Amino acid sequence: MNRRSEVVDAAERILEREGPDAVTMRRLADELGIQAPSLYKHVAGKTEIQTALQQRALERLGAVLTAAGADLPTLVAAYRRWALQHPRLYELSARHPLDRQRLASGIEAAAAAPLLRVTGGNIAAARAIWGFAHGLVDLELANRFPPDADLDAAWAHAINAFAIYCTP
Amino acid sequence: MNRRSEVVDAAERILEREGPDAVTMRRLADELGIQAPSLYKHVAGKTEIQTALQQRALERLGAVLTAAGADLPTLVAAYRRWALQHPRLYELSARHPLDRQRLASGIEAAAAAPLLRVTGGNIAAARAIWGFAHGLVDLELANRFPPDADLDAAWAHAINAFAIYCTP
DNA sequence: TGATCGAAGCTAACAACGTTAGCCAGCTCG
DNA sequence: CGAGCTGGCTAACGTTGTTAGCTTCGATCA
Repeated sequence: MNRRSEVVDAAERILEREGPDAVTMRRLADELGIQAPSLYKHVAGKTEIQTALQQRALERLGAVLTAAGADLPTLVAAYRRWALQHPRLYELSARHPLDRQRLASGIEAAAAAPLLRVTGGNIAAARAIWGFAHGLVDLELANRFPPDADLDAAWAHAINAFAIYCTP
Repeated sequence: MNRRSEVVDAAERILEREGPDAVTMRRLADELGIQAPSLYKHVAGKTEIQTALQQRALERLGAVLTAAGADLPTLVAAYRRWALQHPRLYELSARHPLDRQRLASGIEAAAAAPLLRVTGGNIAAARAIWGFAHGLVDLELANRFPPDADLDAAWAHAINAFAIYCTP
């Protein structure tokens, strides 16, 4: 449709195929068969593209979580699965501040809703769960665990701890 | 002492004072009163500097955790405090893969030891705790929580969950 | 029909980045 | 004294994001 979204599409393709360092304005223009400066007819700059990708990631993750079950184990399992399937997009979306000015309103809340549902509306508990899910995913994506680490076991421990805690 | 460690010192100063983008080879050389190419007499490249800073962060955080109490709440409180006091260094150290070739051996284990102590040697549980602590810190440093969020409450929930779980 | 005007491309260029090559001063040691 | 290492230097290269300014094409409108 929009040429602008074609630009963001191309950026996403390059990001997932070749990693974040490959997402350069010239490489991106190349993917679209144009020259780098022409990109600025559709986009204010590179950071705007990143913000757009961040927004996409948030929407998709939110949708996946909403579609997933309503119990804690399946929810965080869906979180982990999506992050591992789209590692670059997840990193991009999770490691940078949200530009809440530019971000379409409601997206943040929509992504958070499934977590709030599972804690019965307890915001602090939802944040705690988000914290451990993001933390484990982030460390896993950054290869911070030894290659032979049993990460399923670590996830199981965290899930158990919160499951016991949330249903007293 | 070593000129190499003076380079790393300067990099750390710039990092904490002016943020990660300011740590450029020219800016770094400037801080030392020399020209950028001269840095390569002491250091292989920029990534080596980053690895050195990562190692420092790991050592210091490990020391802080070791000095902290042996119970879960004070341990994770120390983790959070150190990370918030040295946000750039923490991000640098936590978000990148470890170059286990170059990293002095034992450092990783030393940083992990206090966590293992608190879980009675249970590795999976220690990783789960590391996950939630890193996750909450990382999200907080990335400004991903609303400005008015009660993060102490989120930490308290996570700590409670694990405390109950670890001492059945 | 013909003039106008915006949309979307282009080339040339700039500053800043990491990095390499090659030169030179000065100190140490045989 | 001379050799060689240490630690500086300048010049330069390729890549990055970005700006300025020109052109071309299609639609709109008098």
